[in-house]
Amino acid sequence: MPELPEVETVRVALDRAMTGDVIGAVQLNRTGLRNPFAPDLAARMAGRTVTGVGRRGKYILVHLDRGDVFVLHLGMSGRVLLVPAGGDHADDRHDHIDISFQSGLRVIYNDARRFGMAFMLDEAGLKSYPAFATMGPEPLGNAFSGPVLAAALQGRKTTIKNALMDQRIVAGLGNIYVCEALYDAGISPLRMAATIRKTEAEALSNAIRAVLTRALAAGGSTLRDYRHANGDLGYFQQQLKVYGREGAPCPDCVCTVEQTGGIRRISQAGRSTFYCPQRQK
DNA sequence: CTCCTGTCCTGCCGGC
DNA sequence: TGCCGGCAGGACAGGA
Repeated sequence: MPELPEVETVRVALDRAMTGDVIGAVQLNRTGLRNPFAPDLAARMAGRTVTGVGRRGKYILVHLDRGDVFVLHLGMSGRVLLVPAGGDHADDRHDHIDISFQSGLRVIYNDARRFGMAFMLDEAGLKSYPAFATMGPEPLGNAFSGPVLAAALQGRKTTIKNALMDQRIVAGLGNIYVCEALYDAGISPLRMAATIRKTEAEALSNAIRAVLTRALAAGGSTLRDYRHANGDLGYFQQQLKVYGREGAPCPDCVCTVEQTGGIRRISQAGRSTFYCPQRQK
């Protein structure tokens, strides 16, 4: 799925396109995604004005009038297509939600694997929804820092890789940016989280911010199944240093492929981890 | 509690 | 070329 930079890119596009517009009809093309749609989902959205589009972690929050929030999570393969008034759109079998606005804008949620989520919450529900109630700080916000990260890692009986994938430690990271941040910080993904020293947590928090900021500037990274809300591809994947580069030379250190076999790929918690065993200790 | 494994679903890529 | 196994950026349930 899209991680924080990709989700943020979609959020910005949606905010620009939808804010101030009024939802007309909402067409649901199936009974649900990861979870069944609430029976009143479409009816509850119709006629509402979008007051702004926010984000928490990897969740997009479409704020509506009267305090309701339409929550959208892109899962692994979710895309949002914006079809301007009068624009064409060829139907796709994976178009699951089709929102028409009074302006003529259409916002289509397309998700081949259907791991995404779409549901409504009110203000109270937003606070109590489990994923939000336990979610860690936004890595690009003021609440995130080396000391905050160090504290969150204390007592964790898992590897730093798995800890950073945990949205309760820090919000918005996924497999790609965890691998990249650990590489930039020179920390092995195999290290136990609780052994990360303060100086390392500082370096790691800085690396997380830096890589997310660079990806955001590039408009979000893209693998084969992600597109921007506006249909443009992102290019940050060309800047990835370790993710998906098994066997390639480590770009930032003097080790050679002959010595180390290049960037290594291992499996942690059922997911691929890419790292340089020479540079990351 | 915390941690780990398996699972949801389709598409795509590489190997044979 | 065609088929098939493996793998994919996430989240969560359920079991240890």
